[in-house]
Amino acid sequence: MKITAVKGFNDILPEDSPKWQFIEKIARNTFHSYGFSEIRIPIVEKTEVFARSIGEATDIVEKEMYSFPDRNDLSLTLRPEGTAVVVRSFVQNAIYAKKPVNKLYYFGPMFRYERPQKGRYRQFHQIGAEIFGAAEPMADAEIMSMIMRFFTEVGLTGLSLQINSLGCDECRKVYKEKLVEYLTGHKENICDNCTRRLKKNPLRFLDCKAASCNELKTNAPSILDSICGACADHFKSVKNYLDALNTPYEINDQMVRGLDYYSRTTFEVTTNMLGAQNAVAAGGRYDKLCEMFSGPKTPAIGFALGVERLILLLDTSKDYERKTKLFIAALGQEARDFSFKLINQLRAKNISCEMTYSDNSLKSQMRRAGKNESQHVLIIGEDEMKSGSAIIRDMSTKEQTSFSLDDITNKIMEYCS
RNA sequence: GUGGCUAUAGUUCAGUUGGUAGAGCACAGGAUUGUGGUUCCUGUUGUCGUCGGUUCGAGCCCGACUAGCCACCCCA
Repeated sequence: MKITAVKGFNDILPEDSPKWQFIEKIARNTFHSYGFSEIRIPIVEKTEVFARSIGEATDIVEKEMYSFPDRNDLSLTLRPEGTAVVVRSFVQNAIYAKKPVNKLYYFGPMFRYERPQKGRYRQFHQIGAEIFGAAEPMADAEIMSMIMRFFTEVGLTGLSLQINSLGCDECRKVYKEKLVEYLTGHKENICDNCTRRLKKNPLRFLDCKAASCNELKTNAPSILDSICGACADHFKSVKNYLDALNTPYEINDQMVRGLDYYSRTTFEVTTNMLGAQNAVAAGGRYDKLCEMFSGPKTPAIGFALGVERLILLLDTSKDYERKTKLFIAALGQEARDFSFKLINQLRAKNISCEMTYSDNSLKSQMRRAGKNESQHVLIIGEDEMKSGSAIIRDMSTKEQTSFSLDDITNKIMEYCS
């Protein structure tokens, strides 16, 4: 029996890694232009980091965490998400004391023990960004606008930005009561699942997919009608600023988030191309989280996007790969020895080039060059070594020119640029 | 955790009523001694997911297990 990777843990193979690099690069560029800096955080944390922040009763904490005791019986957990870790670091390192507003982004693997399926894996990757120290709606609009800008830069269209407001603790409490009252009045029509949710997490009814529940939603009370004046004003300003930034959005008062720490603004970027996994990015405001980590009261907002899902949406026809520019086809020991040194000089000049390790036939070496999609092939055979010349072939036009081996490094640099 | 589908060469898949395996792609070599991506020829590759059962005989039938995919739940 061959040893295989752990279920839901995937290799990112050489043919796919250019896409990942492309996405990372665009993310870095875009986020930097909005004033964000990268923070690199650990993959393993003490379990309480997540248990406390995400919510004890959420599925993530209840049944999806990779938790294990270390050799000293301390409970550790492979991070299921990034925000809680960033907040822990923010408080621990007193980042709040450095600047009034701090903008951070991160990139890396997350772990959740779920049954894998399309667009969902046990190890998956997120790119996330957080703004600390800004309660103003301008921050909400800016970060949502940034993520949409990022998707545009990556080349994705047809995505929808859905926004909602969950209000503050007080308005949510009021709304929950209203919703429970409404649902209790229609007890016989709600699905089994929602009957269970009624006690545990009634808001979940709003994203139930059962037909009977869907009908009930039409007349269900909207959270947007229940939020207090201050929360309503905040939401209104967010919308105005989004308009000002020309960022289209849709209001979705049935959007609920899976993590407990959100308040006021929440948002999702959705696609209709991924079946059940329609959320490509999601986030929201979490004004209370820093305090939960014993830090100073610091309003914050952030999001995370799923890289695997993004890659599933990426244009497969586009070429993300960087090819080696030059292939050296060398025939015979003398030419090969010469080429081996030449290739070293060219690489030092930052020209990407390759040659074969064995003295294959010219046909075979040309085939290899074609496979590599090299732009040019430098042919040096026994004849060329004798005459002190080399042939360079442009692989797309098939034009070949010959030149002497004197000062060949500079000639190639000129030719290939 | 629940359900459906699948498991044969590196890969994609054929495999007829059960008689111990085949194709395309890929890879390697060649088609007037040294010129690629198209064409043609030749060649290499398999504990037919694992274990057990039925049978004279199992890739094919039955059972269990494992893995993968898809959906539910939930989520990025």
